[in-house]
Amino acid sequence: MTARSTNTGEGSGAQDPHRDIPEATVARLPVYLRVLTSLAERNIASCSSEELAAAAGVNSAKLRKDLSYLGSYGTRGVGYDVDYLSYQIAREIGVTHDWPVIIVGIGNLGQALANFSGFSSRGFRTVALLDAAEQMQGRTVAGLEVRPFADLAEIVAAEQVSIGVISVPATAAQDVADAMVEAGISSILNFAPAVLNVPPGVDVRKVDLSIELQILAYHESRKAAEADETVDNGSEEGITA
Amino acid sequence: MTARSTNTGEGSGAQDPHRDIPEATVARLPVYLRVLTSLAERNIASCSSEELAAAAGVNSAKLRKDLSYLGSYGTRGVGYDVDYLSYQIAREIGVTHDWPVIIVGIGNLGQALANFSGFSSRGFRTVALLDAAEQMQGRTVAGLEVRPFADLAEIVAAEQVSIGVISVPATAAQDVADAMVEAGISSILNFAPAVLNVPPGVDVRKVDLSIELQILAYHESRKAAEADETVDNGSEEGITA
DNA sequence: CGGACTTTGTGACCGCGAGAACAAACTCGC
DNA sequence: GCGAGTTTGTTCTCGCGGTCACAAAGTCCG
Repeated sequence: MTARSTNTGEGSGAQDPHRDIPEATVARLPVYLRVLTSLAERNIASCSSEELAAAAGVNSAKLRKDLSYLGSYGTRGVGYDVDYLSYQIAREIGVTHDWPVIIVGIGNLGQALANFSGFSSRGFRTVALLDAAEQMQGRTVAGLEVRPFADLAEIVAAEQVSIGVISVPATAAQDVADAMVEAGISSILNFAPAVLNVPPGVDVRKVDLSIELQILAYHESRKAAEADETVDNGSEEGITA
Repeated sequence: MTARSTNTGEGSGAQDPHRDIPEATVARLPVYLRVLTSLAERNIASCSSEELAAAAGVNSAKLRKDLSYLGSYGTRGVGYDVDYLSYQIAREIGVTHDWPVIIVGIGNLGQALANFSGFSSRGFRTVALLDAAEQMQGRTVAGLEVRPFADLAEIVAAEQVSIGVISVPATAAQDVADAMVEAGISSILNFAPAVLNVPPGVDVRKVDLSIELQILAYHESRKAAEADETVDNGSEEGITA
């Protein structure tokens, strides 16, 4: 409802806190940011919504509407300035400064995450790796020493950590989440195949590999079934070559 | 994605519900299946929609509606039979038989995926690991020999693979996807931070770690800003929480 | 300097999905 | 056999999100 538009004065001090950016838009902003970064690396100074949209894999109207939630940062008849728009998106997401992150559970996946460059780049800095298993402690992964899980609260307080990553087995996930919340973490990225229960005010996002595969399997099954039917009765909603 | 239009099945009604299960429901079915499996392991024979919904972290009405797309597999006044419902969901998703899967890109993440038990359990079998780097080839990861990327087409044909996992750097992702499609793969799970372009009929799901973190960062920023405002002027919007 | 062209920003419309409420149907106790 | 209690399956409504189409606003060229 354009409650935010109200055309406040622009200028650098415009805090105008863009109160409500739709979740769907928030999920796409990082994609736009990545595309813009890629363009900047190729020394492309400006681009149109059409080009951006194609590179991001979305509809151009959707992209323009998404960007319009941040403000009017384009120039009609010209397009968007790559650097300027990059900065505006980064500022809106909050990745102009670094976020300290801890990873709990340094198994195969945890080690991969610790080493993942995309994690440390773009505004995130892994400050600690934790694991409950004694044989992991003291080992060095991705240049960081693995510390005991019991140090969680201390580290979170010392480093002002607000984002935690869970890559422990499913059975331990809820306990880890509880401890994280207790320690003051308010955003959790959960790789364990378990449903986490957290108090209001804490955000949880889950990445579940086997669920993703099962969704693909469902569509594969349907494709196969459809192909069978097509073979059976010849022509039904065909490809219309 | 892949909007399957032209809903022709209007008459059959209750029977043959295979036609159109909403995407949002499809994404939740694996969660229900996991909960049901957990219940079965604890020798619980039946449960109500309320219990299931609580364990899955969803609304009970939503759960019942989701299940109703599969058919009427519950008993009013009683609930759902755990084993029966498990089988029905598994059948609908298509994980009653195993799906062969290949993983391309055996770096840190690829190795973690190959070792991930949740991958191999529940209807998926990793049949091959591929990597273009020569120093990887011949090595054994998770009990499988790493084979050259050039063998892709041969393996896909021999093993009837229809699902492929991409865990290569972003710059190589599109080439790998193209080769996969060429080889006959029609479902791709992409871990590379890149937008994939595939022909219609091919499903792509992406798992992007840095995007997930950025979404969390956005919400963290907003929480911080809100807290600041609350400190500043004490009472603005009636959040009152 | 003005008109044609380009591209953004947004209003209108539509379909999907979430949630509440209720009728249907099954079991259990007497 | 029947009524009470329970739980499913479904209907209705509402809001979010996606797409189209167009006016606004800028550039460029003659």
